[in-house]
Amino acid sequence: MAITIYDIAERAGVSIATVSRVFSGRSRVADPTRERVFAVARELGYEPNVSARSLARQSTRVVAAVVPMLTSYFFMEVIRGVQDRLSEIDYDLLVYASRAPEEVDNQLARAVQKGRADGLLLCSTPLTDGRSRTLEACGLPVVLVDSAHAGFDSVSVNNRDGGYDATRHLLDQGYERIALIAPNPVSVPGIERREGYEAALREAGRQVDPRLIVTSAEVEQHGFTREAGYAAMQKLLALPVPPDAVFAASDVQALGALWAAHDAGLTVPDDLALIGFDDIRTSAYVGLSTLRQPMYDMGKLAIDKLIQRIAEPERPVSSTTFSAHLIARDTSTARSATPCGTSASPRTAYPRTESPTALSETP
Amino acid sequence: MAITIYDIAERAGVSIATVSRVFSGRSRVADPTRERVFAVARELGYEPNVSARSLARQSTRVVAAVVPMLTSYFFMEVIRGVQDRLSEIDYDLLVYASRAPEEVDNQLARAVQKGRADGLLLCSTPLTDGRSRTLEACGLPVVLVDSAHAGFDSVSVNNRDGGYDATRHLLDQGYERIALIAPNPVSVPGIERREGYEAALREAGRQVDPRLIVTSAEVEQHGFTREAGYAAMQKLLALPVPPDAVFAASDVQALGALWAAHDAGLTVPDDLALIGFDDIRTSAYVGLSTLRQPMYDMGKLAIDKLIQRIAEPERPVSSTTFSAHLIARDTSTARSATPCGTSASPRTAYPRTESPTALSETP
DNA sequence: GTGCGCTATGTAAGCGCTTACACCTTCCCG
DNA sequence: CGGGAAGGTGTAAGCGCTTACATAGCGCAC
Repeated sequence: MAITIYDIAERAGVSIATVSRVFSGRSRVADPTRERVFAVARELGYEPNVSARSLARQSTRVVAAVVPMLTSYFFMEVIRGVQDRLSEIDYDLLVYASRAPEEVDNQLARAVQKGRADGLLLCSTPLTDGRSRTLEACGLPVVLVDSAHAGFDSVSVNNRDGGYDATRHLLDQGYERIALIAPNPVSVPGIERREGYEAALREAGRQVDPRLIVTSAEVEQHGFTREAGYAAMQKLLALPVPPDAVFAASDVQALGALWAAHDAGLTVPDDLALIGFDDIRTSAYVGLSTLRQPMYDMGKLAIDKLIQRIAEPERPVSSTTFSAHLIARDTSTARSATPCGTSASPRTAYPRTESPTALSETP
Repeated sequence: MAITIYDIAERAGVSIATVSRVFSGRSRVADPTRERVFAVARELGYEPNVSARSLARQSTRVVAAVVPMLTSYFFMEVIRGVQDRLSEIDYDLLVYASRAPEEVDNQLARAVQKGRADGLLLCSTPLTDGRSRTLEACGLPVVLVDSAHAGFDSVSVNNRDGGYDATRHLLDQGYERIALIAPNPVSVPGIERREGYEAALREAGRQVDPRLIVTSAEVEQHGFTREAGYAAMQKLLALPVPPDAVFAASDVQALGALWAAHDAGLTVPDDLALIGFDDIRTSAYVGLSTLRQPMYDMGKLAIDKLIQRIAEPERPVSSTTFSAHLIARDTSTARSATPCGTSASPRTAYPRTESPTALSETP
């Protein structure tokens, strides 16, 4: 068996309580005693047992993060922010990624089991009644990322404004028939971006043409995939009067659309302008215009909120909304300047620069 | 306080041992008793406490994964394989990602603490003496991913053969001056790929020209970055006689190099051929030739090995080497067929197909 | 010298679960 | 009809730590 406080106590000629106090640092111990305990511990290679400590303290210093699919750039960045902040405060991260949407509830159930974690991060997962009941019942502090709910802290992006800005940008560039490549309609961010799109059109006195809105039936990733983008673009190009610009609800869809446009022999942005949402790495590379989400910062902030709630469970619910930031690149602005489709290589200045992002607080 | 087996035992009129037996499923309990216990548990919303169980069983059903930087596509895919396999067998995943290389040892120290996890995955982390001592001392089952060491199970890719195949491919395409964009020389995979590169050149009767080999001094990601690739390419292009082909030790470096080539007004592959290593998603998109690593499968296999070793700690060390698979795309083959630099859009057939990968076992 | 307040440490009772061992029924076989 | 095997359940001793409470020792004021 491994070394325990009993071994240390014996060798150091103190009681186990003293050893415990030395290692937890929560209570004062005379300097000479502390030194002696540390010396023996170092000699024997002692380290406190994490399970035992969690049980006795009724707290684990672990945060669980439930994310749908790890593949996507968005979650990677969020998780990176999460991890960075957590390691600053000596918390560990338990990751529950699902292969398929129907797995989310299982993962959630595991994550909220007593004694597993002190708090929970739920990413991009719309709160069904069942889920919010699960969350409420487990009594764990929870922070929602990329979704919102009256009962829980959350951090998200103003998707509606983002959709509005994207569409407005295309309008400003003089495009006439602006299509929307939307994800599966179950996606709440997708719906919000669409609302922004429609609002911008209406505000500009344009009609919202349902033929120019293509939604996906894909379940995987809610249709936020290249494949879905490709298929949607094909559908749009088959229209009697195809669009001259497209707002895709995500960069991966936009890249799929770009691919389809290329396969159809179109040049971008002359025959067709394109703007996405997210600002994944490839976007800078191919010169895709987009709306940048501050994913890394969202991850960090989510942990800040979680830690605050762990410290003070009864504090008022707080939700933070970042705004997405327009990054205009070649696919929406290089018309006639650079002949469209002229280069598979990067279109933007290198290296790219980061810009700050606004945010708004509630309440 | 939460519900415990004591509450269940009382309400069901049995002893706590019986409740424990029902929930651990490790010992037989009469059907009517089991039903009664389950009924009460469901009614009270009981769930076993994970910390208490870990302490009593001396096993956590958790695996810790230490990875340097979460950002990279390689790790994401590995982790995805890991997570998928783990959730099949009801294990949880603790992730320790570092922001900086010097953090790795801290993370490792946390990960191996007693009572935290039943096994450890160490990704892309060369084993210094200190680290292998830490691993040996902690007594945890360990599997190395993307590195190897006589004392531990491992799964990796044959980087030397991959480097050889990449270079051979460029030779076969008729290129004359083949350069190497290497990472920081501390990277073991980087060294191995270079060995393959040199071997292929020598075998073809070419000289290894040190001016055509650019290494990176970057610490972050060991120089496996676009920035490093961009800088390296600039260096190569400044040569009195620049190369007509480049093997970059990773796709991200290759993409940086592609960017630099474009900025210099070159067309690919006519002025310059390019091949990378990894097959990240963007590669298919821009038509970058590369050597595909089966990252997802490596993750899965790593968990299989870990579980085997947890079950049987004294089994002989086993290491598996996958071989990387040549994916020839436009940046190395489209010479004169498609005028180089003709399109920023995808160059390869869509959707792309997956190909199988060979592997070799040791011992 | 007595009593008080402080600080440093020890004692022991948990935290919620697992499991070796003991005990009690049944049931079956000779 | 007695004895042993087998199955079901209970008792209690952990797993390694935390922490409330008790105690001891000290300095100081009276």
